[in-house]
Amino acid sequence: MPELPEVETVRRGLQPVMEGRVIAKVDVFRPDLRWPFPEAMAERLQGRTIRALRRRSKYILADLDSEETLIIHLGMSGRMQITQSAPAHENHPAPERQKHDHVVFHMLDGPQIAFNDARRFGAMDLAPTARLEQHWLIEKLGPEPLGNLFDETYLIDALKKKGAPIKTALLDQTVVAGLGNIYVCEVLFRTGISPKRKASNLSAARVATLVPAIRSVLEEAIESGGSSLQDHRQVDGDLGYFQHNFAVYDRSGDPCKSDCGAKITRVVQSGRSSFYCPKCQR
DNA sequence: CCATTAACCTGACAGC
DNA sequence: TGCTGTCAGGTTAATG
Repeated sequence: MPELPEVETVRRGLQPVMEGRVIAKVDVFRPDLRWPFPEAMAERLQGRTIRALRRRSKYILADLDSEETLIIHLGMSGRMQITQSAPAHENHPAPERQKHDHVVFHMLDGPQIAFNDARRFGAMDLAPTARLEQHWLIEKLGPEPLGNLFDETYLIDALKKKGAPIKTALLDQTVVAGLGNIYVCEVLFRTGISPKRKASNLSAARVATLVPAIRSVLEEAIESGGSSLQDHRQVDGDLGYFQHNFAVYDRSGDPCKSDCGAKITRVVQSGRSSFYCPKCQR
């Protein structure tokens, strides 16, 4: 489920139970996810206080009082599930380990948080907080789409150099960091731009419309996620929210929501599905 | 250098 | 029911 809004929703859900709190114990049930876990990960986490829980692009960052930061990526199927809201005792038995729970964080006098990831495309690493921007997973990321460095001037310049279709260019995390397949499709629909259009051929004026569209799509999605946080924390994190608002994603064959009479079409670009309205998007 | 494709892994679902 | 094929929110390594 994770593009930027989903990761932000997870971060906000975890913040009250992790930020400012002590990690009492960490269970690590396998040696790796996408890559091996860092050396002695459990030991380096245990006893540490989480000073802040931040996000960069699709990465969750937990700054520790050891001057290290835990980097977490959810991949395609990763979830952070709060499995217990109070310390375990006889009337409150410890939760059972679910299938694909790979790492469990036990917070001091608090809940447990299980990292669950069926496909194991997720990742965790530890890096010095002061040099996080130089970490190999972080250093090539483009600007945050909701941050100040992302604006019309920047995007016009970045797309000028891209011979790829605009759909592919917006998925490129070095152009802008955090968009995924769903939100790129939605953004292109809102701006009336065909996913097949070459990025470098778009007029500056059309590129400029992408910036506020990207911001509003992401903000609306985060807003929707926020409203289901309560459920997310109590139940299973897999609650849908923003998908009810999709204009094009996963709607192939359905009528375009602009009532233009055309049907949403699916094409494959760079091995991934693009959904768009062939009439509204040119 | 750039752009496209295959690969990583499991699960859900459609069709037979 | 169970098999087979396809597809999935991401990103990297390999290939052209």
